[in-house]
Amino acid sequence: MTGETVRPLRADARRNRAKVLQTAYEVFAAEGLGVPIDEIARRAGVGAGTVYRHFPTKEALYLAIVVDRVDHLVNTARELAAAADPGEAFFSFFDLMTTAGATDKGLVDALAGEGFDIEAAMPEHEQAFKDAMRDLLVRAQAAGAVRADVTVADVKTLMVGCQAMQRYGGDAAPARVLEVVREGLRPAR
Amino acid sequence: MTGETVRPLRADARRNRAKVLQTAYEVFAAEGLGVPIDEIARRAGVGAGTVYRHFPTKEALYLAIVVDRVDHLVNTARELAAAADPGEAFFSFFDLMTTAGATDKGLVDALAGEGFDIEAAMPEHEQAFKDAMRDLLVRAQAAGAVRADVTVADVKTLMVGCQAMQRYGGDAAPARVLEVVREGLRPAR
DNA sequence: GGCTAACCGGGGCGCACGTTCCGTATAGTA
DNA sequence: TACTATACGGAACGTGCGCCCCGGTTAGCC
Repeated sequence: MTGETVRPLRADARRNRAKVLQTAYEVFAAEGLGVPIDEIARRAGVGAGTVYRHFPTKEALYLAIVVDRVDHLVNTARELAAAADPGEAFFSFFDLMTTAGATDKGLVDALAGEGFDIEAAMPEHEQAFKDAMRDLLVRAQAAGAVRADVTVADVKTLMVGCQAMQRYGGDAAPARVLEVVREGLRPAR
Repeated sequence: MTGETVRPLRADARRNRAKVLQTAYEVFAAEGLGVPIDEIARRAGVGAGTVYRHFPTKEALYLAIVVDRVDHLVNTARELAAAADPGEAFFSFFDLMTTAGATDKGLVDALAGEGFDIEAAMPEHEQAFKDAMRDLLVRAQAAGAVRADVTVADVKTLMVGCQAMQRYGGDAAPARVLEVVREGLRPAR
């Protein structure tokens, strides 16, 4: 299917690619997607041209980062599903996702911004993520730990909203705000 | 205190100011804060210079809109507090605020965006808003309709998050997502 | 109707940022 | 060591947008 054979990168090229990726990850997380490419290149100790040789576009660079993170999250979700009890597994994952909003500004930007259409750009990862989350959700629902009428899409939306709350929460107590949402996810009394 | 006397505007100036304000309100709500000033001027049927004569900065223009909206919301909150029963009043206002996220993209942008520091720019309106909301909240808490440990700041943060959910909710059912958060605000069982 | 201060339009400036280009440097190989 | 494909850096380009300026127009007043 992918007819092109990828020639192995030269050693310096591989090093620079990794440096750019790492730097971009840190900078985007700390300051959001507004940071210029030139700035990322500077901090990585390379020229702007080098960034563009490895990632044809700013969006492609961010996408590479996101794909990586999503894969990790999917793995974590699977481990949780296998190990913990259903309710605990679900809410552990929920906490993991919502806390990300407080530490990763780029993530919140991407969710809120017009610019990047993450889900459309990596359908297979998006699918894997949803599948892993569905697994966590249905188990938790079967165990009576989560109200039965919410869907995977609902939970995902709630996570996005909680990330936004974490990031732009002002004087609110993050723990209490998340607690409210978690409580709302429990079955009706 | 404000030593300057404000000379009354000429008739055409007043007309244009109103047109700009109205157009900006609609455009920002529909398309977000990314819309250029030139575009707003064009749609309002005036030159860009005219916009800047009335509002020295893009931020000032948006601020004028927000101040107006906040005042309305405060009035609504007060009416609700006087008329409905405490729980109903609180949740009516909560719905009102969260639904705004679905219809006003500019509002969500402003909450999420670095750019504008709304709260710092209009401290007295912000205060009035918080006071009105505190009134709704403490009454609802006293009536046992809302869990006792949440603060005004918490509720505000939850509203922001819900607005984001409405706007970027994907396939989720808006009604159910909001229902989850409302349920979480009820007292523990 | 005539006068003047107030107002208008839209072209233009400056800056920031994404992206490209090309002369130079270097890793890999014989 | 010499040769070449590959990669590097950063100057330069194009675009978009906030904001300013100024020659022309008009509302308000006598």
